[in-house]
Amino acid sequence: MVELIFPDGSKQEVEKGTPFGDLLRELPGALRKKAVAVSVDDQAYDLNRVVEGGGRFVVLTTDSDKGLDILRHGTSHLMALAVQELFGKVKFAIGPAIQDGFYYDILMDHTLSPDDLEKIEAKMRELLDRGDLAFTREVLPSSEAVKLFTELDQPFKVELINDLGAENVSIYRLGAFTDLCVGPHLADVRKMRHFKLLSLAGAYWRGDENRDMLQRIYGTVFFKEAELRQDLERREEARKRDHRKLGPQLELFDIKEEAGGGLVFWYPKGYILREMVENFWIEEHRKDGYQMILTPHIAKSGLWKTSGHYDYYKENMFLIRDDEDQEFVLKPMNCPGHILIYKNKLHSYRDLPIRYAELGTVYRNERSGTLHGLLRVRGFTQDDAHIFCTPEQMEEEVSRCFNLAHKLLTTFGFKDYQVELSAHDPQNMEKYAGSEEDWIMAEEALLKTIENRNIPFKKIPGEAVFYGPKIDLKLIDAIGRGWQATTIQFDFNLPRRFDVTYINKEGQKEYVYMIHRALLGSIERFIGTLTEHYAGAFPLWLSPEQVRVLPVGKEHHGYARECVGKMRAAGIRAEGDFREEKLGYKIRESELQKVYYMAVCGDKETQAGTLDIRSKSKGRLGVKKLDLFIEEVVDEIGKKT
RNA sequence: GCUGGUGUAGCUCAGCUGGUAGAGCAACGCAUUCGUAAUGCGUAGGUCGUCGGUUCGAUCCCGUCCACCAGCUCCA
Repeated sequence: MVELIFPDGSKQEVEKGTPFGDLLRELPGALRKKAVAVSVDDQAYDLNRVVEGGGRFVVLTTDSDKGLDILRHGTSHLMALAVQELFGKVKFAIGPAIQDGFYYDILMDHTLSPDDLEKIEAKMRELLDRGDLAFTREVLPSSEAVKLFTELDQPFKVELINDLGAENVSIYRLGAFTDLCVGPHLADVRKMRHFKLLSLAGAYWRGDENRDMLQRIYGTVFFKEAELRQDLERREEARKRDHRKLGPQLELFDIKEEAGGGLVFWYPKGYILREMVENFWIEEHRKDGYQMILTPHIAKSGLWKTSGHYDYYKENMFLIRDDEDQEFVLKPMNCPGHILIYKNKLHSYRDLPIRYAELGTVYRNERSGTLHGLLRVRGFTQDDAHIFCTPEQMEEEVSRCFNLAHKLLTTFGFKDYQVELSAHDPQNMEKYAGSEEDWIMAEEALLKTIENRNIPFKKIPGEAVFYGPKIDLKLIDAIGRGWQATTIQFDFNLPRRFDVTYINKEGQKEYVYMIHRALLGSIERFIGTLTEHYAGAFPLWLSPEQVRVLPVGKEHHGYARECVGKMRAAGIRAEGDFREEKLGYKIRESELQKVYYMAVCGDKETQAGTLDIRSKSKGRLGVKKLDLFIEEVVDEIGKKT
């Protein structure tokens, strides 16, 4: 007998070998219907398996993430079966469930086209409709599994089994498709019917660019048709918010083929966004004790040899050679420049902390395939700062960074973010700069800061880069997507390379603690993110065009111009539409261009000194005195909401 | 960088197995003087991403390069 503990705390003694199906029969019908698999002590089992040992017993349902993963994983098997039936001799790599769907990586001679996706979908439906499909599980010794997959001509599976080095492995069969797989899988394959194949892509076997390039098919699947529909709509919504589309459409920014990929052109309206972001950023940094500096865009390569970038980062740097055969580097980072300014004189511990901030434009020669709108570019402006401090000040400084980041991000409308702490791998200390003591101290400072704020976070050991541990903040946007923004990093490398020191209380030279931080990340990426978050309809204080005055007819042009003039004098970004078009036409254009307020003036308003106000988001707001409207708008802009 | 796809007017797109291109919107002109999401008529606009090849002839077929898209990889 073994003991199963249910989620409500109740316990039950059951015989080893009892089918889970028997246990389920005792559960409420609603729960039973939703059962996909069960788990005992987090080990998942197929519903048709039997109790092997005791522990915490949980029914994995169609409502849970785990249940959805099982569905998705199962559907990837179904897709693989369909591909095998359609194309015969193909070699399967891996086919896991992922964040919002599943994929399967396949090596085959035939090059898949989008048309093939439809054929595969049709075959999948046909297989389901046949009605005799079911997953069956077998356990066999690894040696036999190797033999089996060798016979099936599935070299990737053989490699996987060999690398596992386990005594036994499990395989699942679905029709004629046999896969190495831990499972579990659905008892009822008909649950997989609400699926959609989404896209094709290339993917290296095991992510290694020296190995086979496989064909990857992406798809998604849900338990309910409505959920699938919703997900496809969500994808559609995301496409509509795409900053790469909205940027040019709203005349904010664009990337020009003539100039090259990854280089951004800011149009007048987009420049206003930048200006607003940067001004607010500078204001808040000054308040928080930062000093603004500016460093050159190019510098002799010697500087980058000292920093180590020249050796480790060369393929990403743009090099410039002058007539006298002197080599320069277009700066890929601001740190060495900031260090040169710090090193201008000797610093006492009394001077610290020193916080140098720069909206520093850097250039990195990213591989062409990685470029992506404003999110991944070759020229971008980091909202950068370097803090030079003593070990004692470290924690306080990290905490201040966190506060400042929070202030900036929430003001820009991002209420949620995820926190990740990238820590060192104690097993591999030799690959890191700085002592283990330094690392532990720095990671504790980072950890304390996060814990003091009582927010959930993930600590990832071994994720840190060699020069120091870091905290990253990921923004969550209006439709739930995550975007990389803030990074707060320690640097144990550069102070040593550049001999960056301060004089401590004992009159001794000591290496300074250096914190590298970018709160928005880069201005480009941040504005790309903002654009998608607001779907191009920015809040008033950021809106490129805050008010557009719309005269009804020609005779109202004079008054309209007067209104625009007064608004501009009050600091409002106002325009007038003086074309001889019907009012409906002008309103439609303002709406499409996402102008925040429209102010209509006809006979009545011209005589009364008023405007008929219409807001993009709330529709008609009614007639207002010009002066009062200006006052209200100025007030609202000041609130930054 | 790699795999696959795409590139036709400012924008969105059409163009049947090769015979030098078309629509809607936008622009411009004329008429209309208009009250809360598109007034009508007309005009103009393209070296069909680039360079090269095949062909009597290339937007279409082949190759090169550039850019973009879905990913992989990369982001010390």
